[in-house]
Amino acid sequence: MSAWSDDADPADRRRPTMRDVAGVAGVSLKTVSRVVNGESGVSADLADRVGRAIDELDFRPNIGASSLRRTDGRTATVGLLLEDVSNPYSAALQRAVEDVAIPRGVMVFSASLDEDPARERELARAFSTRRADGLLLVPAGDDQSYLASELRAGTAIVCVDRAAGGLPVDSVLTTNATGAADGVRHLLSAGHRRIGFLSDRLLISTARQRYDGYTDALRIAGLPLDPALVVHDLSDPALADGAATVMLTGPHPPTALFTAQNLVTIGTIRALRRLGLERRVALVGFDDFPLADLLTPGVTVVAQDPTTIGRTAANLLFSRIAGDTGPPAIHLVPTTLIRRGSGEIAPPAQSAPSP
Amino acid sequence: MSAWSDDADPADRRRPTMRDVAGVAGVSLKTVSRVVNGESGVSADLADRVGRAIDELDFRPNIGASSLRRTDGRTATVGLLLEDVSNPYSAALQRAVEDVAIPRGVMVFSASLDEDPARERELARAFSTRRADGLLLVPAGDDQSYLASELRAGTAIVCVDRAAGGLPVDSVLTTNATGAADGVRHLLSAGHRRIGFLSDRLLISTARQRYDGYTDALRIAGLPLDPALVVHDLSDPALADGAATVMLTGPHPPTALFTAQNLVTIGTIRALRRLGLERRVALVGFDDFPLADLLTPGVTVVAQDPTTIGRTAANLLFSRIAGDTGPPAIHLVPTTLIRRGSGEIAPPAQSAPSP
DNA sequence: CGAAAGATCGACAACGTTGTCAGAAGGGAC
DNA sequence: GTCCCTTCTGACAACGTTGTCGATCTTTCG
Repeated sequence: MSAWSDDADPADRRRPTMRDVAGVAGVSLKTVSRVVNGESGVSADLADRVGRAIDELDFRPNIGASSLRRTDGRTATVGLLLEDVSNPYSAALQRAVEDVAIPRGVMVFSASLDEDPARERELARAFSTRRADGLLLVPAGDDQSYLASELRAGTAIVCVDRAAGGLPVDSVLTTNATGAADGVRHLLSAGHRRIGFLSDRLLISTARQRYDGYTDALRIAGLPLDPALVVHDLSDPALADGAATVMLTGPHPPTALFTAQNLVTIGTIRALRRLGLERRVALVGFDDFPLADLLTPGVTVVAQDPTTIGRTAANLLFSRIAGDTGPPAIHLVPTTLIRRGSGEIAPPAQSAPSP
Repeated sequence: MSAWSDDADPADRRRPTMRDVAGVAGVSLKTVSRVVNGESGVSADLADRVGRAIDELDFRPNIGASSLRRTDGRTATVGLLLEDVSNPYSAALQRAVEDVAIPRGVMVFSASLDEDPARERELARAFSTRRADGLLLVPAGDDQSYLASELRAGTAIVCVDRAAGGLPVDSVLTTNATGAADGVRHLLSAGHRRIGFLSDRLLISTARQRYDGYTDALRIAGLPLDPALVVHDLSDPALADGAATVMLTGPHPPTALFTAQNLVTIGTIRALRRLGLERRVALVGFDDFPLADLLTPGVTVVAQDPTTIGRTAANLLFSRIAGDTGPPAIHLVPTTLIRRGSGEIAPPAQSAPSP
């Protein structure tokens, strides 16, 4: 009598419906609906009979049919579009969102965009087709105006990590520019005057903001911007490794490096190791990563707070779904400088500031 | 004319339906349905008019209504129940599943179980309520018989990482016992005779299998099992750190350690570092982790292959959804020993094998 | 030229649920 | 005993879509 080998008559693969439950309990369809939804006005006696029938048949309400009929059309699902589920920042974000959604009985669709704006549109459309109540989006493209009709149709939308372009929605962002400036200032205060900057693709708005933080910090310190010390568009660790190697073996190498993203930091560490410079050239990275404290030296980082970002964004989304119609706002989540050693390396004596 | 401040007459928040499209295109509802589903038998002229009406209204079909009416009831969604989205193993698994599902137009619900069997049941129920076509499950409990009615109702189910208990479904598993034995044998062949074993919670079946691999390898090598060298139930890195510290500072410390899980490995590394033993005591960990190669020494691991596991499980799930009714099978994915230094440390001379 | 066959299209019912409304049953006041 | 009010229950329609089937039009062939 295994479930698998049951002589599964196709007709008996049908799931039980409220009508079936009503039949077993000897009540009307509507009474079952009332019990399932916890509406008041059902006598204890009937509610009990219905409950037993539900258990007996192992009835599960069909939320699709329910949302079709309901006036509010809610599906109790939200969509989450991330850069890449398998990167630790996205994963932490997703976990934070889940921790807000699941206690409310809301399930989360998630998908990775890989920084591809076309994929963003396709997947947003897929969520729309499934009538998600809300959408949390880490924008890949810089124009989200294609979502205007979604918004008009009542879907709540909140952008995360990057501001929405051309769409009046809430955004939850890291303080990228000031965070990067903090990191660079940390190196400046240790006496560094030649600080290299290595960055992810510049078409990502956060990368631009971090670069702004770098240039601001230099400008305020009265230092020139040396183009030989700036490399953008390092979209994977191998490219970062290569660029760092070139920079460090050039004629006027930097005494410190600021890496503007996770994977760039890791590629740069590989380059420093290979050149035997990990204890001589200072390094501050933007964005924390697991085990950064176990490397030698420990990696000093400007840490983002993906858990707070995700929780904030999810709470915002649910308050919009609940009917909050206030004007959209930008919420900023600050960074934290975490000193672990690599950022506290002093410049070599001969490169001390000129008198 | 911003989407937000539109005088959103509630009536105009209604999404366009096929009926609206039909009205604009001047055809019947059914013809719109045919065009949307790419059915044959619609003249190019009408199909074109319908297509334009769809674009004009920004129509999105309601997949809930569709699946309600369809004979197969498919929702083009699957559920994925993981241990914890934010751990790298689960994240890689999720990404692999996504990469199989999304090209098929199937969206993925995911949720974390945190090793809680009650949560497993609740979330499986939530997926059932949403009529997911299939369910990929990393079991938290060891009895999945509660899913029998799901299976009977036609939901495809595949278990991942751990075999299902009391439910005839496919499982995709890592070769835990032989992989662990490989790791221990690697230490034995370097001359180690006192090898400590540190493990996750033993109620997780994979932890038991890895322990079996350890005891098997020792037995075959003719070595006794020293209970002082075995600690189980280290459910977080801090506990592992403490247990490793105790073991390494005891009267007869091991010359090598085998850690049976990710977080246990990391806690153990912290202990080794604090005691200054990371270059004297050998270490092999089960399960790879990011940056294992950048630590000093690099961490030798028995690597699982979450990408292959996830892809295999997802493909299996979709072939079940497509109607494959063959008997359920167990699919094994092998591990790989990755030598990075920590596992190649030789035992101190005085503890060499007796003559 | 008529009839049969094929191609194209639409009317209608139904999927499983909830909102609306009306009816039945019970209780209290006169 | 009548009336009204409250509490509980059920009949019915509708949500947006697809399966079925019949109607219409065009083409082909004898």
